[in-house]
Amino acid sequence: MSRVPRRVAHLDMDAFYASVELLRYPELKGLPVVIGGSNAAQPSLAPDGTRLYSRLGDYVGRGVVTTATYEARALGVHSAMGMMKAARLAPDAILLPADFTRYREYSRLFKQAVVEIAPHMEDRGIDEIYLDLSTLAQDSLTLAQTLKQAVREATGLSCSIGIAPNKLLAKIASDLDKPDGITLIGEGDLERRIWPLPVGRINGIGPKAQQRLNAMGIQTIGELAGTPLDRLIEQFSERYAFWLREAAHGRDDRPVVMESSPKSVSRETTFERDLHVRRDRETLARVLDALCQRVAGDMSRKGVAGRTIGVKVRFHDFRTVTRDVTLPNVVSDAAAIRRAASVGLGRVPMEGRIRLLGVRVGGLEVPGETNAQAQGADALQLDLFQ
DNA sequence: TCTGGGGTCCTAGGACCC
DNA sequence: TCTGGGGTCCTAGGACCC
Repeated sequence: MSRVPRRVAHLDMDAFYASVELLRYPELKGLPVVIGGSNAAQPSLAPDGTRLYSRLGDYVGRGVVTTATYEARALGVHSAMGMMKAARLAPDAILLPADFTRYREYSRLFKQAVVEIAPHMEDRGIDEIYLDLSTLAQDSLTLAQTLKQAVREATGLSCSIGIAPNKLLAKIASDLDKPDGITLIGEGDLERRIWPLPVGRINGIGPKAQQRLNAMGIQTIGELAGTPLDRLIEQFSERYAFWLREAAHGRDDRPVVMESSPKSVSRETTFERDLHVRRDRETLARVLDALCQRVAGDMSRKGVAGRTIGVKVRFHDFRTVTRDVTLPNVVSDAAAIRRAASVGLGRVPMEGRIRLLGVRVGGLEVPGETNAQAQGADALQLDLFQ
């Protein structure tokens, strides 16, 4: 709609969790460090005062790598990789448990520093944000330098920033010079800077779509831009095909949104060993109880209630089944969530041992907030009774 | 010993209503 | 009895992101 050219920044913290840990354990700087694993041990103190760290190669158990330092990435370890595989690749890497409370605190600090400079901020999770810089006076390079300096002063951490005419290009740009980089992309830079990149660099093209594009002989964003729409529609939904073409041409009009309301709240857990439906019945019941209580706690903190209760079961072979139960009215207490979850669970065909159990509440509303639909219903009732 | 946990959005089919 | 659209709600699964 707006004819004013936009200027959007994407700011991405560099190896965020790992960098927060290095602030705490500076002697690990320059070493391959991996964070993750559900049962990684905290470093302990030797009698002589030196710190003893766990070795990745000694890890036993389930779980994935949450993040890794650039030195560990050089050994082939990356986030979401299974811990056991990572342990084979880099047995001598240092292993640290994740400390999300601490990461959230640093997240708050860097966002607070940024918002002082560029108040139009969209939260995209713990370590990245978009900023709409369109109304700010300074040039882009100065702004990027100012933002990086502010983040460093607030946290001691570095970040990478991309500035471009929209979110799509800003996101790609922030990744072009990492860590500690600044990349400015203008309209004229599309063919030279963006088109040579692989299609997977576009936010929204994941492994599956990338594979299908590659199979069509499309590797780069430029090749995608040159592909007739018909060919894309043969492979993808019409909607996705249109989006692919727009993205390849660097077109994206999504606004930088400062507020959004939660759509769902969920908790899930993967067991250390797969549980037997009957033999481990009591354990499963206890875990289900705990999950419902945690979801209820999260909902109460957010001040929401919801009417669609979902359960998720993942079996030993990684098959995942979900069942939803929609109630006539919103609920928010653990007991009501638990009752609906039991109904859902009763509809899951139990075929094999259970690896994961999850509970989700969707269809969220803020109770007490004026709701047009509810008011409409009230009005209708009044009419009926007149 | 492959494959965490918290999310969003899309698709497709069925029920139901007009 | 058969045939139609359009719209909404619900469900299940999947892709994707951080």
